[in-house]
Amino acid sequence: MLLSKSCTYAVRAALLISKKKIDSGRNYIPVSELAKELDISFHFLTKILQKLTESKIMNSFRGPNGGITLTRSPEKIKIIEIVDAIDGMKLFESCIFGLPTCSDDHPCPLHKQWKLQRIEILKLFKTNTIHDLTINDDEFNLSGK
Amino acid sequence: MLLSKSCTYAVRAALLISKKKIDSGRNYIPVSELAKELDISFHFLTKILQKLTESKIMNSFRGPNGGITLTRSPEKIKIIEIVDAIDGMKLFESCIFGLPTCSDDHPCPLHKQWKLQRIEILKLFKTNTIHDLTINDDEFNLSGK
DNA sequence: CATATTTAAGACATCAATGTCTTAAATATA
DNA sequence: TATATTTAAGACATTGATGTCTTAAATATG
Ligand code: FES
Ligand code: FES
Repeated sequence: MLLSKSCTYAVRAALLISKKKIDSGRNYIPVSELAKELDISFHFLTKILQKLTESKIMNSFRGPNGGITLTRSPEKIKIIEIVDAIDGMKLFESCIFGLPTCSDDHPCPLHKQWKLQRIEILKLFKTNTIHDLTINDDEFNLSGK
Repeated sequence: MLLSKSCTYAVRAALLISKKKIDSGRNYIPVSELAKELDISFHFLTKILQKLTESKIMNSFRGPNGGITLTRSPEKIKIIEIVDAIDGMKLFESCIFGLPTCSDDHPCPLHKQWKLQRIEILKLFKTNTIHDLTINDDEFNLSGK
């Protein structure tokens, strides 16, 4: 898999929070609600979202009417920020054959071509914001069911 | 990682076999020799290469002067064959967010864009042969050191 | 203040990928 | 035939990612 499972959960949760904030007008969304709709283990999602609050992409609030919210407006959060917070940037810097040094000076036989490809993938995550992927999302699937 | 570690080992071994056959004129190359030069565990590499002999990409021969060889000439073996034999084609068919069904009828918010990207990656493996990545390989790094 | 709701934190379990080791089978050659 | 070389096969160990569970802390509300 390109992204870790944890990372895909994180992105899907972020998109759902964005949608739910718009649809319901609430600010904080409980993790239990997200987990249920995304069909993800509640405790596991909690742990993943904690990383996003640590990295200031999300904010949490305890107690009744508490939950998780996005710290910024969805159009100001790029997908790459979430990917970076969970998986890091290694994918976009490393050799497709897993060699320890990937550089133009020390290329493997696919270096030149893979470098171009991974830049395109990076662009995918850098140009799309949470907002971009939330709009029109009635047609879109987030739930795994 | 895009490819599993096992898969990267398999491709690197295939490239080295190709090179060694040309350079030394031998047909069968011992796994121990490959493992040493690629800095991979001998027993582990043995197991991985067994999958490639099962899938008829390589052929093995026991005893003195035995080893592993490519069944076809390097220009007739595409990288995707090795990737498919070890990792399968799932990467090129599945959702970037890990959702169970990835299709135009059931798209996640990144489906359209990711579909284009994964086709390009697939092309990378479909258009390059072992031969393509073996030529001029004095400048190229396979060894992890 | 008592209770219910919610996240935080961390211990623990499970699983698949990776890696190690031992024994068996095949083959060449002296 | 005896020995050395080499792959085949499979048991076993290690590791990191994933998933579960329990307890603590914070907060709202009656
Ligand atoms: S060295 Fe392999 S992709 Fe850069
Ligand atoms: S459904 Fe997500 S990439 Fe196709």
